[in-house]
Amino acid sequence: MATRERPRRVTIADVARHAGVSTTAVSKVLRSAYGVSPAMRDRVKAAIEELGYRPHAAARAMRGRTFTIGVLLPDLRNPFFPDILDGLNERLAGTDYQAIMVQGGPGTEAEARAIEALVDRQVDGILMIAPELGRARLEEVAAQVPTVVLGLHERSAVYDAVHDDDELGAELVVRHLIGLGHRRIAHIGHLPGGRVRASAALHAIRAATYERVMREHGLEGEIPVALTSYSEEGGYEGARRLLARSPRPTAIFAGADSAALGALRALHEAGLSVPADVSLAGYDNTRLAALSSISLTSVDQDGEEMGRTAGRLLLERIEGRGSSVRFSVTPTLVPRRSTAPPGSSGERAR
Amino acid sequence: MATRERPRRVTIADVARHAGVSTTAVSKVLRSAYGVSPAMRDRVKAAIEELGYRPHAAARAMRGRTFTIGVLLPDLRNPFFPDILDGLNERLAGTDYQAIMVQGGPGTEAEARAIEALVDRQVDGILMIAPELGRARLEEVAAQVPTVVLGLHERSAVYDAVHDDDELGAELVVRHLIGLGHRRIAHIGHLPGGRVRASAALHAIRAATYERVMREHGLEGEIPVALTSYSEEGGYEGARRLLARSPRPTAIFAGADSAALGALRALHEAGLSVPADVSLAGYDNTRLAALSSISLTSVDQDGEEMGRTAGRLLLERIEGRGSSVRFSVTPTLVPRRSTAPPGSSGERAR
DNA sequence: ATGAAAGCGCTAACAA
DNA sequence: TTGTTAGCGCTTTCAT
Repeated sequence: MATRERPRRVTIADVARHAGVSTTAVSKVLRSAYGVSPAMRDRVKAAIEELGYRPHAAARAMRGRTFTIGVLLPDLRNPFFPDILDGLNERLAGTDYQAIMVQGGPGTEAEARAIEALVDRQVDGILMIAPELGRARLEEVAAQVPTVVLGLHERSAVYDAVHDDDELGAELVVRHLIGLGHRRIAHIGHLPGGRVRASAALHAIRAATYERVMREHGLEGEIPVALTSYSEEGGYEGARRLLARSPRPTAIFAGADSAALGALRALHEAGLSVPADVSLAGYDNTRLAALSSISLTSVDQDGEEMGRTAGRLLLERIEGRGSSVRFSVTPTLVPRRSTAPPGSSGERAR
Repeated sequence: MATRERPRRVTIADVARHAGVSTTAVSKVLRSAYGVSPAMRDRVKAAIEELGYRPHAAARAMRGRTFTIGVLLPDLRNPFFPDILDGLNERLAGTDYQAIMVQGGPGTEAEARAIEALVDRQVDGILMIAPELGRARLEEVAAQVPTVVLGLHERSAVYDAVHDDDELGAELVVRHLIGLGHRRIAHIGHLPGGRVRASAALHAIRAATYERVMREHGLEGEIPVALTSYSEEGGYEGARRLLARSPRPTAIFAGADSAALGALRALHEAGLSVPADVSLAGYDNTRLAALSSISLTSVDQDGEEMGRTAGRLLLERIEGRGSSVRFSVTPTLVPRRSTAPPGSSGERAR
């Protein structure tokens, strides 16, 4: 049973020998460092080409960089995250950096392990998407590796923050529903396993803003909230709980489109139609929300722009920036057919 | 402007000093290798604990393993892939291995770079999901790194293959549609950028089977195929092309649920309803297909099982298995409300 | 402008 | 059973 023949990798020494120069020269050419004559550069490049040399990332990691950006992804099913990754990859294209992703869920345990895994692998920078670990741990990591945190409104001296103006976004949704005439508006939120500061997490901000706007409109008596998770299952479970109440809410604001989809399932199972019986709104304006058979009112936040910015900030930090930065995108409401005035029974989505 | 203080990592030497033993001893304990007394093991473990030591992956990579499995993901938006990852992660949990993912699309160029990135980072094993690179390149990679290819029916001596019985799956769909009375059944397929052998790729098998079954039922005159891609955009574009034909197809078999969603959008835009005007079927039975507002007839393949198996096969290969293996799951049809007899106008989905 | 040589943290062959 | 030591491929002083 043929033992695997691992052909020895071409090393910098092979290239040097082939080009008749020193390994130092090759290394310099590779990093386009200062102090190489054009002649030598050409010979080395030719040798690299001929031998099909590729730098050994682990060896590089021992001394310098790995040219790797680690991305913590809490959940592969959230259809909003690919937008962020598109932006990041766009920014990284053309550089020598590669994004690798690790799944940080479900659970805080898994998230902690995933982050450790990135640190152990000596990535040059980390993008954490909506982490649930506590601030203390985040700062510990950020002290070792340039870090950008996406989704937390926490301000920190050691990492950069990129987020959406979740307060505005939630306000847009709730005002929209109130404007349509709803009073019994329920909310499906996300209950983190971890210890993020209540006010810092995006889901906490969306929930708090929902409550604030309700109060401002004298609806403090009607604040049913189901805290589950921003996921299909969470939305399903949350909607079931909310629908069991009496009187039933006439509208549901799900804190994320993924949860809204689950809520939709629960609504259908209960024989209720949207928006005739219950209006439904989400957040993230994912592509699914736009699907005409779903046509979900949602909040658009520019995920690609957030990803692009996160990439830029990471590269800047890797190049040595020490100060920290916050970046916020402004969301907009995208009304669709899933929301309508209460009791507007004729209005079924087609 | 505080320049970042990178606290020096705790190394194996620190642990050794702290425990009053040699680095070898520590290394052995870490790898639970043969030849350490329980007493020493305990002292070392205590020292590791006290110092918060974590092995440096890059240093390990120089000599031995990285304990990293690389996953090539062609597309983050395909809702079927998370099922595979769940299976893989389940298998890897409890081992020292970590899965990292790289995005291999869009385009063969990007895929090639993504695979290089994994090889450069010395992963111990690679899981390639539906790669489009040619067989030659796959085998080159597999000769260097234990590899499992998911989705290709290519048989190879150097890598393991995990796939669904796509021939059966496609047959189930087409027979189902024919059984409902359809004759003008169209297909939306995937046109790979790369050079996979025509017959080996899962999309090619689904398309070829579609044609075969159509022929077997004397429908060789009615084989409109749109080759775009297995994605929302691809499905949309494909459906638009198919709907422009005259006479219009009465049913569409999209080779993947993601494409079916795009087709659904095109159908709605054209003012057609499903299944009254056109029946629609997908493949993969993703969670979205089950959503009642979509209720898409689809083919279920057990992605989790495929992922679990891929993980197992990789670990086996890493442990030294040299022979190669194929694993196939059997798909089942899941009929839903998106398919119905042609012209059954009363039958709108609720 | 070029090259020699000292490590980076770890593993494994070998000695004791 | 335990420890000594020679690298793994690369970057980076420091000479030349």
